[in-house]
Amino acid sequence: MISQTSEYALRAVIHLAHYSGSARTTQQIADATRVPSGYLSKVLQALARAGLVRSQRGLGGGFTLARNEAEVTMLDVIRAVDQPLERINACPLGLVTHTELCPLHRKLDEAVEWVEASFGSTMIADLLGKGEVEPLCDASTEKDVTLRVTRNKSE
Amino acid sequence: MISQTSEYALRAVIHLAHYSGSARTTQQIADATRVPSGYLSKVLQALARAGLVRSQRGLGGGFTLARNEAEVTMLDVIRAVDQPLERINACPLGLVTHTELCPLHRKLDEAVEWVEASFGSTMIADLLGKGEVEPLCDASTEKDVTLRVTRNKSE
DNA sequence: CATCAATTGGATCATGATGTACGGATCTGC
DNA sequence: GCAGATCCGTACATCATGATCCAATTGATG
Repeated sequence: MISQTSEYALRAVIHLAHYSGSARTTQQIADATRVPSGYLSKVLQALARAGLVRSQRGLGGGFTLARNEAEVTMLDVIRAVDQPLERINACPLGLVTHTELCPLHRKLDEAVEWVEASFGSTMIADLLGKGEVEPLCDASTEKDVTLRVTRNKSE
Repeated sequence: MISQTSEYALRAVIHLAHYSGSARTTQQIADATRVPSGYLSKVLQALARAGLVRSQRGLGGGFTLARNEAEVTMLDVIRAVDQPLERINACPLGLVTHTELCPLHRKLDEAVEWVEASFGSTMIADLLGKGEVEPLCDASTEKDVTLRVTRNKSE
């Protein structure tokens, strides 16, 4: 549905929103969200370039949310790290005779439209789930969490 | 939204539905749908393996739809060529403490669900657009179609 | 100055998308 | 039935890109 990178970005942002106030280091975020830290570093940088997070070097540094979690949408986060999930405006075949989209591309655009509307109206704050279910997917503690065995296709 | 490969597969199937009855060669399909023929060949293979199209070698051969266009969904076609766009059933982080999905993954799954429902209930026949707009994106003739200039990022 | 943590650049690996080329099947004309 | 023209089937080779890791560098803090 969305790229791995977008997933990672969303997890990171949600994590930061959860720890809003204190700076979180790349390693801390990586551990909590189960994202490879080396890659997360680049994802966080993209988020920083987009102005969604602020970074602070040195002791006590790390990342913090740059904007209020009630004002940032899922779509904002996705757009910061991936290319923009565009609507289909013109016939992808480039046929000028088609002033309207053919049924296929109308249907495909409809899906893009729905996803855009859904993700575009969902704030990060909506994903924190106060009380009901645990905030992100980081359980009680951040270390020693029991993992379910994930099957690789190589086996 | 969907992969290039899925797009190609859908175009090909729609083209075949439009020419239902007569066999269409890979080259004919490629020309009409603006898909690289070399690649299309493999896409058609996958469709054949999935039982969606039938192939016939030799003179006068080509591909035909194996099932009625009113009984095949967009999702069937997509599933034949791409890995299956799965619902999110369990926490992707593998946390066993999460019996329910966290808000993020519930939202993401919701999108998958919608797309699945939309594509799963749209038949190929629905994409032919009898009369209103041109069938697929192949305009009046299949050759000498005026193309809109498509900009490459390399320029 | 020593330590900590982000920043950056490059190396690697898998995979999707594409082109090429050859072999096997099938039909047509004789 | 034989020859040759078609047309699918498949195996490689290539290229771009997403995802990943690692090491060196820069900047902040005490």
